[in-house]
Amino acid sequence: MLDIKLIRENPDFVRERLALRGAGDEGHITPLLQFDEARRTALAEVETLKATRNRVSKEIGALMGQKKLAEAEAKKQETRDLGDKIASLDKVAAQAEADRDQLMLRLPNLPHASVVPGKTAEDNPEIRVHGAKPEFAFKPKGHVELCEALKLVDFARATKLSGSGFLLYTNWGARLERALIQFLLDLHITEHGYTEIAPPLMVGPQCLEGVGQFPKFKDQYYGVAEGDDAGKLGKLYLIPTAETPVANIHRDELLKEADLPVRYCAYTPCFRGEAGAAGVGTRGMIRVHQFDKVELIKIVRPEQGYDELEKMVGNAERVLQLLGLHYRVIMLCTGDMGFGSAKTYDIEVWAPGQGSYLEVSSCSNCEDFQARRMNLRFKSETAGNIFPHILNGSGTALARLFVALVETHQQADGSVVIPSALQPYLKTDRIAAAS
RNA sequence: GGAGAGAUGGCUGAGUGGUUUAAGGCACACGCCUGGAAAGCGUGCGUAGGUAACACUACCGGGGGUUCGAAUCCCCCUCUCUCCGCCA
Repeated sequence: MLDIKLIRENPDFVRERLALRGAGDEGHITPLLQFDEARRTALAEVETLKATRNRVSKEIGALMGQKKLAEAEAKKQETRDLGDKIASLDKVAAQAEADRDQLMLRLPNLPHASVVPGKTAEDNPEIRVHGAKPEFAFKPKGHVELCEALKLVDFARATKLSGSGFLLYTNWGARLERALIQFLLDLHITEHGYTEIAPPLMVGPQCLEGVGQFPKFKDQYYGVAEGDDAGKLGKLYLIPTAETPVANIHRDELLKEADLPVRYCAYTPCFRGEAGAAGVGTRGMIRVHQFDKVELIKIVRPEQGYDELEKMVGNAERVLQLLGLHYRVIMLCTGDMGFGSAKTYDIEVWAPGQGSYLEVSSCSNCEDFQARRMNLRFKSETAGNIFPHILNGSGTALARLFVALVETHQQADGSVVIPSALQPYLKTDRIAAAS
């Protein structure tokens, strides 16, 4: 959520920054300010009435104490209809506030000044490249062919169980997936200073609202019900990313400045409806309804936000470096960024069998946008209570990392060589057809 | 699922209709004291809106009601704890 004061005092600045996203949100500022003004007008009026009521009530109390009952009764009569006026004006103010907040929740974050203006992914600048595309003396296979030959993933049976977009890892495929998860967690926890978290996989709607997935993108997520009695419980949702539960851990809290920075790392499966994406990259493991991910979350003082973002990208890059993968880092332009983000870097790993780069990490600084939505603050020793910056980044997404790994390290004989950093976890240096 | 007890500021904890603008304590900040510190003493200190600054308004788990007036009385809901039942 944006700061209402910023919108009031600097509407043109806000319109300009919103326009850079190219989604037309700047048009909501004028009606939003009208609701805000209506609310403030009603509030000023009703507060005057309440002040009167409070004063007279106090006088009545004093008169009763002095046993001047007749005078007290007269005063009661005098203020009897005040309550009705107050109640109706309160409703006016509440309605205006609800209208205003409805719009507030649907406004995306403002892009940071350092973000390159642009409309689509085509406009995303490349920031840096690590390594080079590997060269093969043979025609590299795609991951689907490799996985089927090595029996790492049973695509057909996964579809039988759950429909398209689900994966059934088998034998060495399942072991490789588990080894990668363990490797990623250990790396971030022991070398990058994160604290491990294992959160719930189902959360209430407030969590999705807190990070900006609700109300605007409600159709993207899986809701779950308990038995046939769905209406009784508040509805729960399968998390689309560990960001949803983990970023909300300190919702409605007032942290101490000494508690910061908070750095959390969590492995979870992620569930996504991928509505509207049917037929786009649906073959194989690139776009699925359920995948594993190790997520990084930071809560930091605002002045540290962008330093911490750079470090977070570095933490994710380290994964790919240790696994011997070629990748590039790009910055998302203003038109391509997610709803809550002020600045985002994507890391794309090279998949030789696909002949393309795959997004395996997205690292964002949401500044105080999410903190406002979830009312998370910290007590500054010098400047009162402050909304911290909240950052999230994948470190990294698993199914696509799996793809890049098997496609990059495939051999002429059809086997896959395991990078040395991963060998202690998988307990083999190679996966071959007969093994 | 059944029965009972609870939910008050960063924490703790009083408060059962009217000087409560939420007591006291802890923590925190500043000062006195001290060679320095601790202890002690003094002052300040909830959140949000509002104002140039005051004033003022709201907030005692959430929502509704009674009343001139509600932390306090009534109703509904949520959550926590204890016991029982069920259960990996």
